[in-house]
Amino acid sequence: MKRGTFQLMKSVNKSIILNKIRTGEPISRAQIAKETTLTPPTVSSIVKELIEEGIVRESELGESKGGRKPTMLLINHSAFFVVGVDAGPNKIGCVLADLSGKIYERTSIPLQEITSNEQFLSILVESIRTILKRVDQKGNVIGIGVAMHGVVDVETGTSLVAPNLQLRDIPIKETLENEFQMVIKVENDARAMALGESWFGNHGSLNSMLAVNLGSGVGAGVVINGKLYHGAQDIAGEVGHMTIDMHGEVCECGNRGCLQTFATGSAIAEQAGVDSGEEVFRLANEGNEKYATILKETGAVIGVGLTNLIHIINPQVIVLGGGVAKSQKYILPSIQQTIEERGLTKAAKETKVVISNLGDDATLLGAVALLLVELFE
Amino acid sequence: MKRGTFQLMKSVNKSIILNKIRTGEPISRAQIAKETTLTPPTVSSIVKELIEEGIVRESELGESKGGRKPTMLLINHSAFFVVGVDAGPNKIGCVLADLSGKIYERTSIPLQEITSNEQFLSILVESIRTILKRVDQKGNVIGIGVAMHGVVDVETGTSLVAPNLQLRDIPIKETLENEFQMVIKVENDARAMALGESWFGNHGSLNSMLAVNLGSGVGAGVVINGKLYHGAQDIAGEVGHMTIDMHGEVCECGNRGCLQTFATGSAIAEQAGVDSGEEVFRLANEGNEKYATILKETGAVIGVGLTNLIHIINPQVIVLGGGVAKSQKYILPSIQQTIEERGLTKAAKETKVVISNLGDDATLLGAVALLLVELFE
DNA sequence: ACTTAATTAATTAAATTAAATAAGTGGTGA
DNA sequence: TCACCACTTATTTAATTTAATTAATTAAGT
Repeated sequence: MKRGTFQLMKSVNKSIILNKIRTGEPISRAQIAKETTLTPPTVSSIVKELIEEGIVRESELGESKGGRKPTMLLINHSAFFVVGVDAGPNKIGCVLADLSGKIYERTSIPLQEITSNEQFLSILVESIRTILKRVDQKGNVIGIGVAMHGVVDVETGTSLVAPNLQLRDIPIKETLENEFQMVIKVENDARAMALGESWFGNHGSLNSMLAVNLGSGVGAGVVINGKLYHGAQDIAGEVGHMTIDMHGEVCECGNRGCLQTFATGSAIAEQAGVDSGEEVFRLANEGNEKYATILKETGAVIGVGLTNLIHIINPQVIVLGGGVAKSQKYILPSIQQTIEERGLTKAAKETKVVISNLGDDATLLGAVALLLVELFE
Repeated sequence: MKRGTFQLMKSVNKSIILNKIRTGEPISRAQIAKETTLTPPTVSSIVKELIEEGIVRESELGESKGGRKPTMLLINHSAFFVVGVDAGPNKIGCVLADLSGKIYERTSIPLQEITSNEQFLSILVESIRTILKRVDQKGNVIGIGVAMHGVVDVETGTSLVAPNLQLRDIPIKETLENEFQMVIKVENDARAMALGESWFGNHGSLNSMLAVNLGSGVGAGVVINGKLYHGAQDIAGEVGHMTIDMHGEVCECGNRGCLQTFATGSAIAEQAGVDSGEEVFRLANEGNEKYATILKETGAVIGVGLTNLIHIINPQVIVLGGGVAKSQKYILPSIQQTIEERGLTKAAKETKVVISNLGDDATLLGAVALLLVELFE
């Protein structure tokens, strides 16, 4: 456990002030002091340091309230950059973003016939290298965040199980640290998505949020007080294989009635007898009632799964992302209706369910946010 | 957010030292310094305060390791007392316990035909008054913890919904504060049970634990880093109405296939065609295979629910309590087997599932622990 | 003579308090 | 109109305080 030292005292205050600026910019020293109950000298001295470090800058003076005009402070967003990586089952996407989540560069490399950890890692390294080449001031890149599908050991930064690639125990963090000499963070992709939505999704200031990725699989991440919840062995949030229909269809995992047997793109496609989930959405959009009904029914089942999660985790907001969420027009109303019907209490019934504001970038920005958490912590 | 002050610095160290003594007693000042990396003068001065406050005491000298003998420190367990209350659907149980969880006094009052909040509260007040009469040094009672069934607003200490009593919005904390002028903590009973197991259950030092109460209903509590997890509106852990069988039987809540339709005493009794869960257990114990099989099958269904919880929350250990857990002989093996079969990863499969060490006292001791958390925090 | 335990005295980090300085606004009377 | 003064608000400087760390000392052994 962290002991009480002068450094702790200071770092606590530094983080309070930095986050006050981040969430309230532009803001003056005096206002920070008022809102945090820290004294003006403390605020001034810490702000001085933050300015010296380059993370905060002064802007023009603000309006007078009957006295001296306040000097407004801003986060120096474009002073630092972060590389975010989304390592999905089919492709590796990379972005270069600044502290505000603004994306400056993008790359995307498809993954085909990957047969070894080395092969996967060399593609990963290559795509990061490509994006780093486009940065002018290399010194200002503070780190690389990787959102990896499957089960990830966050401590060691190892991908323990990457089911769609048929790989195990990929030493991502170790490899990237050796290659790039930067801070490396590795996280499960659904959890990264949750963090991305919580940082950049404009869902307001939340102390708990659940983000559910409805894509080729179903995964979830929980953010509590700005931090990701991992569970004891980093498998918390594996909601795709939550049993909701004990006597239902057999899932690829061998069990019956997992949420995944209803809620993935391919599950929907199979039920509709077409090639892909997108196809079902397209047909429904063309006015074909049959396909719209299939999507609505899928929404109802997703609602059952989400109601379970509400009763277990009780998040303030649930954010839905991934390909399936794109057919929100059909699924969202039936999801909400199901929760309204099945929720035990008023609070449960009223849990807000929204579609991701970030769309396909949620996971990438989540990978970016992995490093921002460190910076702003 | 708590700002960095000298008080914070000190209270952090005080809590570190106090907990080191609690979990490692008897222990010397020197050993505390070594294990916490605090310096000897810091440890000495804080220990001095703790002794003055009466919560820590010195005992005889320890063994020399080649130099001066260390003075050993202990928690002064019997210097303070706490009242713990278990307000279940059928009775109100009260205990007086010391800091080690040792129970000195007990009362139990049945609840019959409760029709108003006032009536419930007057019985509650009366049972606490009875137990307080038996204390010699009243000043040493540091507070009252109440474990209330149903949904509880922890901030205000209000019982929002007490389903089995048909009551709502019972102002427990307010009433007891006015009556007894002590610190009052109110918590949901399943969560209190979880805290009780985590403090007094001898499950080792855990950073996450899930306790599931299998009784007249099914509820759960999660302890993460020694603290209870509540969720956004204090309804986290309402696992009894987790849907595991979408097309199953209708539950009292109106939905189909809730865990509660399988796992409560009355559900088991109904399935077996006898009067109570206890009866089923008795018949199984008499060697009647039919009833043993029913219990085993119930265990398998509970296993499905627990596997869901493992994949969502991923606790280090799951502790089972409540009446149904008493038939562990029949249900525990099938629970464990089901988890082994259905778990997605090695970690999930190996999640430890154990039966409560505290039995019927788990909730009462959890109520006691609600105050100890404050004291040792 | 060497170890280990605990305390005392001096030093240091970083907060708070109190005071000073900086930079306004607004009113008043010549 | 504008110089001047009283009052605000913002920020910095100087002095004080808290509670840690470091270094040295005392206590009590083997």
